[in-house]
Amino acid sequence: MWKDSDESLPSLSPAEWEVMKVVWDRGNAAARDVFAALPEERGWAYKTVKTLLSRLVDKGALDYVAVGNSYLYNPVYTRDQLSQQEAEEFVGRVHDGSSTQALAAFVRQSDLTPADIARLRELLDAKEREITDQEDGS
Amino acid sequence: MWKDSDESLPSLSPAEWEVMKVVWDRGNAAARDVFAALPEERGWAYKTVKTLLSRLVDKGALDYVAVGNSYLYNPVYTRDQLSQQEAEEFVGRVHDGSSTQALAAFVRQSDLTPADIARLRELLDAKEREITDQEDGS
DNA sequence: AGCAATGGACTACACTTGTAGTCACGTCAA
DNA sequence: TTGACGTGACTACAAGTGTAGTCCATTGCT
Repeated sequence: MWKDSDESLPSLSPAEWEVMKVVWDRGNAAARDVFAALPEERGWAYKTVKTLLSRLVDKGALDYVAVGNSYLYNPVYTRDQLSQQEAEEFVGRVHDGSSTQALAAFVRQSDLTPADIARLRELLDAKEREITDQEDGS
Repeated sequence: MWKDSDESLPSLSPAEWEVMKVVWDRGNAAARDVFAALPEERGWAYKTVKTLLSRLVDKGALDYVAVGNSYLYNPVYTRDQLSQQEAEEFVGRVHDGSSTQALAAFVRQSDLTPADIARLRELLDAKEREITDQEDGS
């Protein structure tokens, strides 16, 4: 895997995340689609959504193609890419850059079901194999 | 289950976290202590530190007692309390509130050593016992 | 072809955050 | 006691964010 931190992904505000999630879910979306897809509890005016979309384009998180009288917005990065960047920022800020420490705190604090725990064990197994293969193979 | 979320802890900006960490480390600190303790790479002016401390008091993250001609600042909350809140905010924003999903992404993305993995397995074991005891007792 | 409505560009404005500076007072040393 | 200096209170200001509004052009219907 790249692991290759690009080190220049745009960083999103909470409101911008909300908008991006809609676009990621649908693959692409026009402003009115995003507006329609947002939970009404959000209570945003259509214009607010438009502003957020424009700012996301400015930041380089979205681009668009003109279709009819409107824009169809597309994500420039995958959700995983931006999630990872947020995670790194979080770990750096709150846990002094130690992802192990962050993970430990997460495990302690989260409400996990036995099924969740089993799933995480599997992920740890997979991770371990990945590490081993890597030092081994390559 | 809910783990008792107070739901009113102050939320800190990155720069404020930096300052809080120093105060937590020492238990309490005067402005000049914080200034001295910050890594020089930070490059903050003393006044900047003062501003951040004042804002933290305004936010209710610190309080102080006057000692001689200055203030001795004390954390109002533990680092764990505020870390947990940040974690919740992060999970909500980036992973739609699913801590399991967040944890999974973390495990996949982090560079973990075999030792880290072993430690996390132990934590999962502990978590599992905790859950079992809980549903069992009470 | 003309007009209403839809949508994008630009503008607005308060609050937060990063990053300080000014000013006046109180403290401690001489 | 008095003056220097260290501090806290208050002020500053630009960039980012939440939350829209105005205005003009383009599009699509009749």
